[in-house]
Amino acid sequence: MHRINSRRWRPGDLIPGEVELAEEFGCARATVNRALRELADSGLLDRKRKAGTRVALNPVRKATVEIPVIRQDVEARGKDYSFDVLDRKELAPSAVLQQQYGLASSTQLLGLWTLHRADTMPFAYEERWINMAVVPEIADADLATLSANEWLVRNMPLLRGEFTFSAGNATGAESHLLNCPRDAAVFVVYRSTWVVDDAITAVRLVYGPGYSMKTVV
Amino acid sequence: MHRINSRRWRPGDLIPGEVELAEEFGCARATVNRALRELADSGLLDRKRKAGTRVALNPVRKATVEIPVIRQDVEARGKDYSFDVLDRKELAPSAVLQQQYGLASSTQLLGLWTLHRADTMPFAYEERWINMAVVPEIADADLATLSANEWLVRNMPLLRGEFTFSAGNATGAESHLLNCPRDAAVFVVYRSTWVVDDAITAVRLVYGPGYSMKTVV
DNA sequence: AAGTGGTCTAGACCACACC
DNA sequence: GTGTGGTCTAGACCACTTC
Repeated sequence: MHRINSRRWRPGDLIPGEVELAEEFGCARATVNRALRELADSGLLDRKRKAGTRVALNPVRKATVEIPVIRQDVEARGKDYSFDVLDRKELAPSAVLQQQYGLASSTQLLGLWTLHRADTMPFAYEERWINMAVVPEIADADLATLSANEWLVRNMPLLRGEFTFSAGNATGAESHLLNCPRDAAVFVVYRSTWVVDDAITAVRLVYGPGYSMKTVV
Repeated sequence: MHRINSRRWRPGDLIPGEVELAEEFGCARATVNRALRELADSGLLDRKRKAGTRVALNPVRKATVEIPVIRQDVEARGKDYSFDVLDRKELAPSAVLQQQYGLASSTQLLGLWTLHRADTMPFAYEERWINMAVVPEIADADLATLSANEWLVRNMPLLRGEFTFSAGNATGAESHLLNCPRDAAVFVVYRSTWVVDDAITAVRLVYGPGYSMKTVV
């Protein structure tokens, strides 16, 4: 890393092989391998068998975004977290959901509409459905005290998740709930979670104006 | 991973130590260590010396977002990339910049205002400054053919970067440049890049309506 | 065919955190 | 003190990719 930083090895350069570096640094090859592997994982190096290791030319910068449970997000801001379940009902998947998530039309879904608050101020509005075929226990959970997100996180393992971040204009209902002007810019996160091939839950989260997500590389 | 998924090991559970797992799977402890370390890096396990390894209680927290160079982002959408430098001038840092990035008032900055296009359609608007004290060579670079971002990526190593993602309403000028209604919701990315303790560049990127950033865990 | 990274082993010592 | 993970070593074989 120091040699990349000091530009002794410049982007695109071929660097010495593992054996050579191990000799130079007086350590085992496995140690060099781990170091180079970690630099490659973080995007600074490109490695190929036989071709060798090069300093990345187009470092597709990989940022690790921490997506906290909303409770933690709010509490990290020094505020008290609370939430209200605005509505809850069982429903069948729409045609779009059936196609997008591979759900049978007979699948029983639990729909939840929730407003999350920070110190009584609205923080984020959440629309969610949960696949009751995969998580039948959710029917008996008390989702008024422990949020659906936290219940799922504690009771289901995570296999695969997709996140999409975008910007949107607050609808009339959203602006009312989030206490912001209509059409104000809101940060929107879609998230779906799967176990193997089964969709467990999908969420649309709308954060009020001023919300930002920060990350460090 | 299979045992976490199958809920044989549930969130919060203490799992066996490395030695025990190595015996069970008939492999070396180093192999178990690597497997557990990778699962911990991806957020599925929490590890502590002496305390042991537990299945993470908040497993979804780390998503790796790939932040591509805009050219790649556009080309990945199957469109032709181009850009125009709208304005370029040298300037001194404002008081806010001096404080925020630790710049001396005498620091020479290069300011750049750029519009990025996908198939001639506006894609993103960029405001950037570059610290010429750290990167004097930029003064001679032809930034009309190779974008400042790509020039920097090829010529400077990346040490440390900060990203902030948020939503904003397009200003009048932005809506004009991005060909969208005034106050349309736009996706805004702030990004600053440092080498050791020197700020190299900071960027504000405004993506037109409809832009979204997707990531998979 | 040959050279590179990818992975594994068996063993060792260390550092930290909890007792 | 003691048990856990963290790291390293020396050696070995494998797999991919380029020649």
